[in-house]
Amino acid sequence: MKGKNKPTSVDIAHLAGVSQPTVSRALRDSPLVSLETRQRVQRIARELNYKVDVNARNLRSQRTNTLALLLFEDKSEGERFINPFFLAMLGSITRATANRGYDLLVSFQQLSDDWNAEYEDANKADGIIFLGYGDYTTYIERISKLDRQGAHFVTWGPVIENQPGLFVGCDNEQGGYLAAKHLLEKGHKNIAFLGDKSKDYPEFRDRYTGYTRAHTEVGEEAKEALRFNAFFSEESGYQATLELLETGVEFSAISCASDLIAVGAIKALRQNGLRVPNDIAIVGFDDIPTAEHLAPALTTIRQDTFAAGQALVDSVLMLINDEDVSSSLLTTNLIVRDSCGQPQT
Amino acid sequence: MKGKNKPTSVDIAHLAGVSQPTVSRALRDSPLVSLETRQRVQRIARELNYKVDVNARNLRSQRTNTLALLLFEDKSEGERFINPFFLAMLGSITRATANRGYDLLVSFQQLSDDWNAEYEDANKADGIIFLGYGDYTTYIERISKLDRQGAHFVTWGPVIENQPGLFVGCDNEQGGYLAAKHLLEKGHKNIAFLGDKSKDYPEFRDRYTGYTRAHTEVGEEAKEALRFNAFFSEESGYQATLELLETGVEFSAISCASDLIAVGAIKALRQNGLRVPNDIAIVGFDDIPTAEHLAPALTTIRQDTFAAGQALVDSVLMLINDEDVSSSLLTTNLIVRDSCGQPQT
DNA sequence: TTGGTGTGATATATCGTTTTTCTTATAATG
DNA sequence: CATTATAAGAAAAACGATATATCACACCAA
Repeated sequence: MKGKNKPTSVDIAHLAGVSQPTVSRALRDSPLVSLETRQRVQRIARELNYKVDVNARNLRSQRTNTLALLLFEDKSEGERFINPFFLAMLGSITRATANRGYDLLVSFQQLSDDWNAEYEDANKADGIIFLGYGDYTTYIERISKLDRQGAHFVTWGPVIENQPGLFVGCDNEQGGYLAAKHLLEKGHKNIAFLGDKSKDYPEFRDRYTGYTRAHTEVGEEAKEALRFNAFFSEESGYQATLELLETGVEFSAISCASDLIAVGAIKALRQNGLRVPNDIAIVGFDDIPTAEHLAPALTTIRQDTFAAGQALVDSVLMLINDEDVSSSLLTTNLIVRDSCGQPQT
Repeated sequence: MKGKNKPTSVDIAHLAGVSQPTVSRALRDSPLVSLETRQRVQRIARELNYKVDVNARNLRSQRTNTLALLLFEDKSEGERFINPFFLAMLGSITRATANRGYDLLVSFQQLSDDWNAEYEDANKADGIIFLGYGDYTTYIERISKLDRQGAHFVTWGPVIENQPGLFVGCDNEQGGYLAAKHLLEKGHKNIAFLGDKSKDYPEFRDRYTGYTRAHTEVGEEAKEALRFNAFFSEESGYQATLELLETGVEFSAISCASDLIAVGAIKALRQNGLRVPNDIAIVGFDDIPTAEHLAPALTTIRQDTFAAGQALVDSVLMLINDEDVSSSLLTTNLIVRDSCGQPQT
């Protein structure tokens, strides 16, 4: 039997000898209430340990002071662990949201779910941040719908021209360029690319575009035969590398479209008696926390998750406040560690 | 100018030719409404893309269908990244909450903040999960207050006897025991312990207790001179190891109270020309994602974050539903990898 | 005929705020 | 002095649902 009689604004009103709306105003420091009354009300509220009921407040004011973060994945439900890059993003978004005085509602959704209406329509949140990967073709459709409905949302991902909705993403093309350029400068001529060959994952496609730009810049050819399918898991990187080895094409370096792919690649190479970086040089993408501790420490393209989280949060907030915002592209950085070894002439 | 006229239950009622409360019932499949009417109402609701307003619902029903996760840290606000172990927990709790059909509100709080009333008192959540580390003495005080208020909450951490509140934690003593035993079996006599010497971090204290039990079990002495202060960061592990080396005590192995400490220790050892595991064997604690990719791959004590997340969520839910629950202790596992090398006789 | 029972819905009260409108006392103005 | 402003607050009306009480009606038993 727990005596949970939470005090309400009416209780405070009685004690302070004022009307209930006055309490509401006083607590929000409204100038419509005299300083004296304000202080008296606030003191009493503090003594009673009073907290405004957010549901009542939100209902009346039609604002929730909450953002929703929707993580979606293409993969099977069975996966127990979240992609480390997204996990890092989750952490940074959590922090950024807190810093702006908002609450954050975190949720997982399969891409197929009906998240369209789930959050903003139900008044759970004022705005939504989408984080994930998957098939963008269906995604764009859904986004268009959301956009027509006037929802406030930002997507982490490639900034696509002429698409509805707001995007915040890294400059994948630049990242892909930096990675390939680094390898080319080290004298590698045949650089395999492990990423997506189809056009469903624009991030990977852009990274490959950067890869080709780096090649043409130095008068090399980006050979299609060196391009292999790999997605977001260590396992797929492993498989892709085995495939690469089987085809027998000549190569001395690999540019991986994600660090997880790189982890799998290193494993596959090692199992086939190839040493990194001595025999094969490797560059990753993301700079997940594990990257620097790999053996060898992974040279990779860093996506600044800290800045990304802030940019995402700031963007939705501006959207919510009807300020002008446009999609933004964050710059990436090459982090040189040991997986590409010394320059070879 | 966005036409955001969200339909309400009244709108549905008009269209369906019934009263508004009937709509409410029909949508919740109440048997008080005839099947026919129910289906008609539901169809119309679907067509209008209607979603119940959670604030109104929560206000009336005094339930939020939401859990709050409070991450707190002792450390400076400046830290940009979250401890990887807690990040993993965050991921698993997110998943577990979603599986139970609840929403999850995630927040950071410094331990000094007034989170007491922030969530449940404000009706933001039905229950709270606390996750973090810090000085337990002040923590217990606060918890007692919460408990008296009849709040529903669970803390991740050491199960402490005679304390108010519900705890879910790993069996730290057992973990510490497993780690030390593994090293002792490999023939090590002088095993340094890097953790907390004071009693402020019960997890670490328990791990050390297990360490001593393993020693006494084989008739060895747990020497106080081999115990060093280290907390939750890589940096502190690094410093502790330098200190260990400076004192000049003889040792051939280190049991680290966390993987992050182990990372720092390996770094320090390597800088001083000592090889792991050839010269010094190392065991960690946690099994963070990075652990298996370290060089050498880290032998460590795994805390099953997946099970932990589920246990935490299930516990709060039972508390909320007034079912009987008691604190639970999850078992830990020794994960043997390469950092302890081959048995030395 | 009267009264009881069950069914399917309606009417009304309620949750705890914020917002809008109204009141009253006092001060300022011409 | 009559009038208008201003201040400070009260009263009432939302917000959009759920919960409780009530009603109309059909059916059946006594």
